[in-house]
Amino acid sequence: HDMEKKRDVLPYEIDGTVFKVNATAQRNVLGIRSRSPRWAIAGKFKAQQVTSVVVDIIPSVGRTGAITPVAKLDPVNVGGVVVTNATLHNQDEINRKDIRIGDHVLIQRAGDVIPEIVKVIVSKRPKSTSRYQLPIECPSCEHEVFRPEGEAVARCQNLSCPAQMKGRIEHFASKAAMDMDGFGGKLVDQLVEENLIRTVDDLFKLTFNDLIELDRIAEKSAQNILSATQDAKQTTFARFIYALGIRNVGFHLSKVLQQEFSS
DNA sequence: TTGTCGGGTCCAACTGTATT
DNA sequence: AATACAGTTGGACCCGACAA
Repeated sequence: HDMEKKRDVLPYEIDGTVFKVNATAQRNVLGIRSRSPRWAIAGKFKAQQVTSVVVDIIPSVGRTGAITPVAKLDPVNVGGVVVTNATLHNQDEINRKDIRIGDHVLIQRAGDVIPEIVKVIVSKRPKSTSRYQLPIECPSCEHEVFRPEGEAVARCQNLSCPAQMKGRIEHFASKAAMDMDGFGGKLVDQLVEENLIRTVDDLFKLTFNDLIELDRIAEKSAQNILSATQDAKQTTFARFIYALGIRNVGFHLSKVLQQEFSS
């Protein structure tokens, strides 16, 4: 609260204050969690809130088949950035907040970063709206969507679903996994669309001639991509396990597994 | 030569689930 | 009840490479 009073007087922008344990000896005792130290915590100021309109709700399919609804918003400036999307997480969350297409909504950037729909402004709800329901078919492959009893996340169960194949390949090549430079969304899209890749092992069968045919890929890019696949062969057990993308086997568990197997 | 595109990286939240 | 982790999400900015 003290800092919040000083906020306007400071010669620089702040979004809060970090409180830290001062003594390094105590820091060492406290240690760190997987993503942050236990000896420091951020206190953030209240986020700025603005209103916008939900133009549409688009379900997306992740690498595990999870169907995640995303709200498309009328672009609005929130604290210096233009927000156009906000995740709605799952059906339960949509039901809780009763978010409908066409609704006016209150938006903030949680932690001053991630766009979030705080609530619907019900008084501004247009007539003839209806509650939103996630589709019963996968938006990528039209396969049936399955939501297990008692679980929040609905999933596409088709392993050949293009959206899932793309997701698995991007994950496999990502920095924390096999660390193959150059495999971004657009490239992987093309590779799957052109049937050059279906599973991750196909990455290692790519040839210069395959790549040079693709949009925005010339000699230099093709070479870089090929050497990225070669470099990736020198890796660790943990990275490889993580790269396989087994459900509930994340970055940390993979490291633990490596230690277990090596001892 | 230059504008544009895409990849990489950083910032960091929330929900769900399992474990302690 | 608290805590940790997995998995998913959004935007800005920088830079290398492509294409006109």
